Amino acid sequence: MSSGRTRNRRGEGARLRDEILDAARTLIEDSGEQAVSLRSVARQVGIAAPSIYAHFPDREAIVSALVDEAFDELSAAVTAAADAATGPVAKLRAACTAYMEFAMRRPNRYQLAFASRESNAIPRDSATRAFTLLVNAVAACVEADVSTSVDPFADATAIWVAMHGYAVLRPSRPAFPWPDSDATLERIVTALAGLHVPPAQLPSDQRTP
Amino acid sequence: MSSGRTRNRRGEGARLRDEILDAARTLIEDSGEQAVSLRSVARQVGIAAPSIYAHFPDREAIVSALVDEAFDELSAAVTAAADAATGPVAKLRAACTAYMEFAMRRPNRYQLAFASRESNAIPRDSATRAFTLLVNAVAACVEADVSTSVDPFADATAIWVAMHGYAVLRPSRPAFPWPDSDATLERIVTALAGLHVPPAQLPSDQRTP
DNA sequence: TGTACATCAGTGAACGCGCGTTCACTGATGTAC
DNA sequence: TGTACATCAGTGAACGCGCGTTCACTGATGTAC
Repeated sequence: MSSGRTRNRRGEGARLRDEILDAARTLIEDSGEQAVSLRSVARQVGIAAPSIYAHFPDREAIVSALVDEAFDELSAAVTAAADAATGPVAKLRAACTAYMEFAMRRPNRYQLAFASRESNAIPRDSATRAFTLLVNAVAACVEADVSTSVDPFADATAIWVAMHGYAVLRPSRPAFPWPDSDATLERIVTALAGLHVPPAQLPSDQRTP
Repeated sequence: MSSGRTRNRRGEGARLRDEILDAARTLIEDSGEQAVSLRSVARQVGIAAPSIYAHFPDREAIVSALVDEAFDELSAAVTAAADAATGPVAKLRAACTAYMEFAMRRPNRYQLAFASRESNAIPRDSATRAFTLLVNAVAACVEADVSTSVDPFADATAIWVAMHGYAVLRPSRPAFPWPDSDATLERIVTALAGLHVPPAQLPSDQRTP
């Protein structure tokens, strides 16, 4: 195996850990979680399979690290989008749009986070925080008198499962005549959060005098 | 292998086909699609693995037959429920309730239909018919002036993805404090179909005089 | 400045596993005569 | 009614594959003296 890779210098062996994660991430993005095996990762990196054991105890540990990473990125995107928006409705919409954009841009990464065996057992902190943000965004709309929701938690859950359903089904069923994803998301958020402001309202909440 | 199984009588070799499907169905319901291998199915049936080749060309053919079956059953349940209900709103609710009940009662069977690699390629006729029924149910509510939907196809799609999201996430994330599935479904259907009749309305549409 | 050596990064061969698939086969059973 | 035989239902051994994992190892590199 003379794959161009040069071995790390002394004291920098830990770099291989990142190379392994990079390789596994690429394999997942291209072909899904089941494409990750110790041997396929080793091939991708250009090392021998047993070299992985210096950095991960087993295959699961690699996948689990990437699940954490995916949840962290998804949560960060949702949080950043909400923070950048002004007003409760704009915040709610921005959070949901960011969620869908992540799911549409990296479908296999999204699937990894939600459909892998590894992720089922332990809830991730970052995921919990992002969901709480969603609940609070709906609650803020109620406070601001622009939502008829009587149960922000239940309605946020409904929004979440609806987004998830779209995110999962759309890439897997290309033959279906999918309505536009922005319009669908708009419909989901407006209807399920019980918003009664015009959907086309400007983010800055300004009105014609 | 003296597993109690008695070989089929002459001319009845085709019975083994059903035994193979029964075994694969059980494996899937208990442990998911990946539990199905030619050898695991053979073990379950009590035959040697190569005996399967007399009835199926390969592993995929077994799974594909069960995907067909799952779609057929799901569609039949949805259709029967809608047929049994009276009035457009009751029909829509009944269809959605039947869908969710199927998904909740046999989560691995439902997953098989929608998440297996095999099913992605070809849309199934029965699935298309069931979805059309859903679109028509929403449209019928519009006709009857109990829905504000301006795009029954898009709204039926939204209802479908929302149900799918719930069906997929709920079994896979037992730690989440799930709201009741009936209430969630009610919220999803009412909000996304744009219904403006009281949810507790009786199926027979009767009123107090 | 030179050299011995400990340490570090990573290797290569080998193991047993379950898998899909092939092949030549066996033994029971119904049927033609 | 008996028997030879074709057919049918299914077997068992074997193949090569990729996998996770183990083990003893190698060779470069930094460091102590």
